[in-house]
Amino acid sequence: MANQPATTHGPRERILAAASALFYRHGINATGIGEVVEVAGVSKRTLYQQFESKDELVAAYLRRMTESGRLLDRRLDRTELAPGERLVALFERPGAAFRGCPMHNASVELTEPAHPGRAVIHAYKQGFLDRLVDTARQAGAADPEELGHRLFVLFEGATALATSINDPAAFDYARPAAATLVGQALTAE
Amino acid sequence: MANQPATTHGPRERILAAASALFYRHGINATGIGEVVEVAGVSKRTLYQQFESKDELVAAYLRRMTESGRLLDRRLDRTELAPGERLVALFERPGAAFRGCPMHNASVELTEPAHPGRAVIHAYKQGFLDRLVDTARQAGAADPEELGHRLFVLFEGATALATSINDPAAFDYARPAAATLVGQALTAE
DNA sequence: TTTCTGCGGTACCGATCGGTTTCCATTCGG
DNA sequence: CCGAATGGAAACCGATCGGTACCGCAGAAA
Repeated sequence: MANQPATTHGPRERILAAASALFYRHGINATGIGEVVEVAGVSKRTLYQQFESKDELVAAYLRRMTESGRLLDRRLDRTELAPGERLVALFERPGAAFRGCPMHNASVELTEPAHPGRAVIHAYKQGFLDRLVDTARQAGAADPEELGHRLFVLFEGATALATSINDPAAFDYARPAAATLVGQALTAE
Repeated sequence: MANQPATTHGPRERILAAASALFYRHGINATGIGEVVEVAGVSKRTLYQQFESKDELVAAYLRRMTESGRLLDRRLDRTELAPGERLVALFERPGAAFRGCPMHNASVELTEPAHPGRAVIHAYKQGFLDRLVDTARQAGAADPEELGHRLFVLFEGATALATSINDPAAFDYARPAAATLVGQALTAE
């Protein structure tokens, strides 16, 4: 009876998959519930018994983006590289369908401060920063906090600019800049 | 008779002022025409004889943002500073009501590639980059193109991150990073 | 005063929004 | 073979969207 184990392709997962693609590609505010149910092959009724509201669906979408690693920050986990190399490898060009960081894009669209998605965005950004600082520490940076924060800004810039000008070449300029910042942080005593 | 010189506070200017504040604060898609005319103290009729459509109003809003310097890139014009200092001064904290770069925010919201605003965004970003490269050249950078592009990414990151985490402290991390990049570009031979 | 024009107010249009409800075909346990 | 639960299709709801049409008032021109 009842709810699929959620690991299989039950209706909830189909809805989330459809919503993720549409929200990311066309924007959150520009995507109607009707579009989501059509792509998911699901009725509105089913959607609304899985999610309280569109706002909650958006929050679930952001949570899904955080958890199941389809984000670029995955590159920090490449243990075959030295920590310092990982910090630079983060800046390799993303794939073609790239349209910026879904978290940041959502924060631009969701101006309502009480939106349930905002907490997810904030938590993600904090977690990403923590991992950057941690990797900077592993790399032996003189001031891991400072280096982590600087790379944080630079990475956000590469993703944001790739959106603004619709060209992932931004990463090609960010990468050597990151190498410079990392190099300076490691040689400083 | 008829249309005010546009330099005065005619209806067109009032509409643009209202639209600018609302589009920037609450987002473009989240702002209805009804809101704009209410704040502007103008009838819908007047709005639609000044602007063909909402899309055109959005494009005019972006054009206005480009022209009448209320954007941070104004800091590149501070001739009392040396070019190298200007490149760093660009990263001083913005004011309190800051909510990111209006151009970038619009590019996140306007996913339609044919939207008339997209050309304005692209032109602005290109112009900003050109000025960065030019200033880098004045500063005597070994590779002005490269330094300009790197600072371009870093600056976009500071503005974007200040939006994502709702905290202008991002600029405080970007500023010394910019100083590092500038310093490296000047000492390299 | 008379006339014309610009403009705010407002009713209105069809479409779409987020969300609810009804109906019916399918499926599955007993 | 039956009854209950599921969920897709679709009608429906009030609100709001972008955009249009009309009314009536103001002020300048004559």
